[in-house]
Formats: sequence, structure tokens, C-alpha cells
Amino acid sequence: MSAAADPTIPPSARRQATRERLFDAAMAVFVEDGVQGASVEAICARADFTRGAFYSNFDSKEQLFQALLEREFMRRARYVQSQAVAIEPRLREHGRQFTPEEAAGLIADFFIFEATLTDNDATAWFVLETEFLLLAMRDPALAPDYHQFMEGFYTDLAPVVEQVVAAAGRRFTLPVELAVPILGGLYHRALRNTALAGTEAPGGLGDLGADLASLLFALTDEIAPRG
Amino acid sequence: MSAAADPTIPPSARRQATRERLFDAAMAVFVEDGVQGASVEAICARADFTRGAFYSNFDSKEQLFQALLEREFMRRARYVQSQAVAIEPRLREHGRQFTPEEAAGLIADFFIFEATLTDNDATAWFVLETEFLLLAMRDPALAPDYHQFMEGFYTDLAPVVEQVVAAAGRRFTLPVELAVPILGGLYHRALRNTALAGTEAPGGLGDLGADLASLLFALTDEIAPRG
DNA sequence: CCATTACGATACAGTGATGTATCCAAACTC
DNA sequence: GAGTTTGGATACATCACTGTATCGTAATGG
Repeated sequence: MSAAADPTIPPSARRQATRERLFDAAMAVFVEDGVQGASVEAICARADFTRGAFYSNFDSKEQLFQALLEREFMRRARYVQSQAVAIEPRLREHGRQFTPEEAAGLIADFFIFEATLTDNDATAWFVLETEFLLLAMRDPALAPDYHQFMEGFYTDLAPVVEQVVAAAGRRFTLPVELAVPILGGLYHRALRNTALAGTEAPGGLGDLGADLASLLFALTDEIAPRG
Repeated sequence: MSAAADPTIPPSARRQATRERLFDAAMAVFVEDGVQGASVEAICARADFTRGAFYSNFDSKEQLFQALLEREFMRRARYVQSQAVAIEPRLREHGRQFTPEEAAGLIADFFIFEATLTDNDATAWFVLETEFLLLAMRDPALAPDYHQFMEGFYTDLAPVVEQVVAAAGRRFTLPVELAVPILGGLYHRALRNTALAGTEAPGGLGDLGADLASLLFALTDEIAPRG
């Protein structure tokens, strides 16, 4: 029997703290060694615990990973939703109309900040997300979770993007449910290149704004000014 | 000392055959259990060998994986290049001009066939490629290999796509080096959804043609017929 | 045919990780 | 401040996997 995670009883502050420390340690170790490659021992060592603490809080490495993802997903979901309400006044208080380049810049910034929500390290989260994808593709039980997160992310993001685009006097010429993942694909590519290159590389996060601008321009047309 | 891979001495037919069997087995096991999760033992068992055969042919699981990737990359590089020369007469012998939908269908077919080059299983290769990405992001020594393959793939693909697009009386309104990876992103997304859903799902390989058509239309404009 | 080599099987020693059962200390309870 | 509970440390038994050293056999060639 495991005292690991009884959701009926709220965890004490002490317990909560050790869990957070284990989460942070696990995050780092998972990124470095992979979920499969990481040993429980290594995670505990990085968090300055022994395995006793681990097994007192979690049933297995996999369960820890799942809980960790939940934490990170929550952070991001909250972030997107906060942007959804924050963007409107920001656009309104902007005096003149945005240029398409500025709109693309806003979207690029959104993406980049989303990635750095944890650890201030864009590639760390990307690696973890890729690990999760891999697990989900193998384990049918996990697949819906992954799909749901992605779907939810883009669904929440769509109106934000649409507003920004509208603030630049444009609108998508294809369904926004298709357009937003396409923009996301470009971001994905930039993240990958950045992760591969360590820091700076062609097609890295630096060029994301420019590329997004080109794409955004192609995917939208001008709203008839009036009449 | 390992008799594993002396490139100076060409391997005997027997040796070649066992290597192929180990490759095929490794492919399956890697997809099922992941590269880290796969044991040498499991690979050998699936290939009906003992570990003796393995260590006689390879130094380590990692080296086997690298050799396996090389095999698969070669296949795909050959495929793209074969299409590059095969597409022109195919377009020419087609009587009338292609519609944008037909052009998108050609590109979708190209992508899908590329994925199924091995094992006739689109998702297997996708999983393996994702594993490689993960390894490359961790190991700076591998990063250039991954990047080079991707880069090379899209570089070779670009003229093919451009020809197909031209056969539909259109041309890209943004740099083709940007447009082709964007198309690839859509394909990537479809693959992911398919892998996650097992068989059929919204956004799966079935819808790829239609989505590609929409995107292709947005990224291109009509070539002035004449005059 | 016999000798030799190539190649895979077998056996073994070593290692690192896992999960559990038990113990000990600090933190609440009254 | 004694009793109780909570939470993490320690110690232990087990196991899967690894790599190597050796052996047996099937292919090869003269």
C-alpha cells in the first residue's frame, strides 16, 4: 500500500514542499537523461533526498512524471487564459493600428514566453513535451491526455491570435482552427532548431518573429477598411 | 576489441543477413519500448539471436541505433531524389493543368509514402524519428546529424514541391525554403495525431490532403496566365 | 576431405536499480 | 511535556541487464 497520493486528504505543507523539490529535480533529470533513462535514485539525489522520501510520496517514476506534467500543463493553461483576457485592453490602448510585423511579434513573444514559463529555459520544456509525446504514442492510456492538452492549448489560443490579427486590420483566409496550429508548427520548428543548436542558429527563436510575419501575411487578407 | 564494424573489410553475406535481421528487430523493439527502454537482450530475442551475435556485430545498442538510422535515412534520401527526377515527366504527360487540390494530393501522397517506406507503418518511423530528435537534443554530437537530415530532406523536396505547384499554375508568395517546412509541419501534425489515435482521428492522415490544399492555396498565388 | 576461419551460442561475473520493511526523528495533539 | 502521528532515512533482498571470455559448429578453401 502506498501513502503516495491520496487525493482525499490534503497534503501537509511539509509534504507539499518535498513534492515540489522532487518535481523540480525530476524536471532537470528528465530533461538531461530522459524519462526512461532517469533513475529514481538520481532524482532523489538532485533533490537532496533518499529514495525513502520518493516512495513515500509517489508510487513510481511514471506517476511522478505524470504529476509533473499536470503541474506544467496547469501553468500553461493558466497562462493562455490570462493572455486571453489581458490582450484586449492591451490592443485597445495601443493608439494606432498594428502592422502585421508587430502582430507577428506579439504572437512570437507569446509563444516564447510560454516555453520559458518553467525554468526560464525554452528548450527544457520542449524536451519534456517531446518525451510525453513519445510516451503517449506508445501508451494508449496516455494518448488522450496529450491530445487534449494540445487541443485545448490551440483552442484557447485561437481567439487571442484572432484578436491580434484583427488589431492589425487583417483576418484569416482559412479556418482559424487550421491556421493556429500552422503558426504553432513554425514555433515548434524554431524550438527544435534552438534545442539542437544549443543557443543560436538559423531558424532559431531569433528568426521566429520574421518567419511568423511572412506566414501571417500569407494566411490573412486585409479587412476592407470601410465601404 | 570489437569485430563489430570494420569498414575496410566488406561483410560476408551471412553477416549482412544477421545485421539486417537485427536491424528489423531493433526497429520494432525501439518503437515499442524506446531506445533507452529497449534491452539488447530483447532485440536479440526478437531477431532469434543471442547476445553473442549482437556483440559480434555491434559495439553497443547506441551504435546499432545509429546504423539503423543511417539505413532509414538513406532510404528516404533515395526516395526524395527518385521523386525529383520522376515528377517532371509525370506532370508533363498529364494533359490538362492540375487543380490546386490535385497538387495538394500529390504532395500529401508523397509525404505519406515517405513515412511508410519502412514497415509500411507510418507511425513507426515517426516514433523513431522523434526518438532521434530527443537523443540529438541531449547529445551535441548527434545534433548536426539530425539537423542535416532534416535540412537535406527539405532542400531536396523543395524543387519537387515547386514543380508540382507550378503544374497547378501557381507559385509560392514566400521563400520556398520557408514554405516547404510549413507544409511539412502540417504533415508532422497529421502524423502525430495518427500515432496518438491508433488509426483514424480528426486531423489524421486522411484529412492531410484537404488541409494541405487550404494551406497551399494560401501560400501561393496564380501565375499570370499570359499577358 | 581435412584444416582453418568466421560467426554465433553459452556461461559467468559484475553492476546498478528497484521496491519494501523497518527504524528514527521531528512535529503536532492534548 | 508525554503520547502519537507523520515523513523521511536506512538496510536489505532481488533482479534485469551488461559485457566478456570461451566454446562449438557451420561455412570455406585448398
